[in-house]
Amino acid sequence: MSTQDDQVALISQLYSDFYPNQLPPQQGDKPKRRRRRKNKGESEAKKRKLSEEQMNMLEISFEVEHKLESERKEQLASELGLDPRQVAVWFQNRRARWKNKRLEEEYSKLRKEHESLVVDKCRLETEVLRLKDELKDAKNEIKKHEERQPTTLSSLSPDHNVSSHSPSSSMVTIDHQLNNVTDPRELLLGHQFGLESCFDATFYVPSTDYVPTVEWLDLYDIVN
DNA sequence: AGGTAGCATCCCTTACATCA
DNA sequence: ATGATGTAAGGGATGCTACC
Repeated sequence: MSTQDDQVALISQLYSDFYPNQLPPQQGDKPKRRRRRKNKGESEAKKRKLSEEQMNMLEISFEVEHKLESERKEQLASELGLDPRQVAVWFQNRRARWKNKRLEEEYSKLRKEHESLVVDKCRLETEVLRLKDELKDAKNEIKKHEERQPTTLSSLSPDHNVSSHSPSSSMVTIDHQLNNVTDPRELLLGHQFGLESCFDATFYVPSTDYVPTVEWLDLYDIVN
């Protein structure tokens, strides 16, 4: 299984953990488990805590191997004066605790990565808006300049004439790209990371209105 | 091949101990 | 006394294997 698959599985699991009742029970679902009711009087073998030494031995054993071969189980049980069933149960519960801890750590890591990506995105969007402004100013300057000196420029060589009235091909390209960008994400991400749907699911980005970075961060806080 | 018994494990849950 | 938390253990579901 790839890392990405792992992460997807993790997220689905976390999602189902946080929204356990998201899907209503279907008709074909198995009947609810009948719950055990322990008679207090009969509980001769009261639940007893394992001693510190027993715990330490079990922990050491768990460090070595999370699963228990039956031979090892018997050996451990006899060494610790426990029932093999107790050792098996301890390992089962220990694996569950270990798994929960790992899930929490993975979740926290993914969350940090996400936060960092959001900050980067805001920074880049602000940069694009600033560049667009700069471009607009530059175009205005050119226009003013042309209006002031129309003849001087046109009296130059034909090559100069062409270049003065129409921007260079690279300029045209950049200009075209910037002017056709209705959504800054197109330019920023170039659809190359496949993250559009992720961002779309997270934010609504107005195509025309300028949203300062600080407001983006506020928005991020609200979402989270 | 198909049924089934036995076993291990996972998962969810309960019961109990401990502590603030 | 009480609510929160941690954990030992009960029990259903499932997968695997050996056997008939």
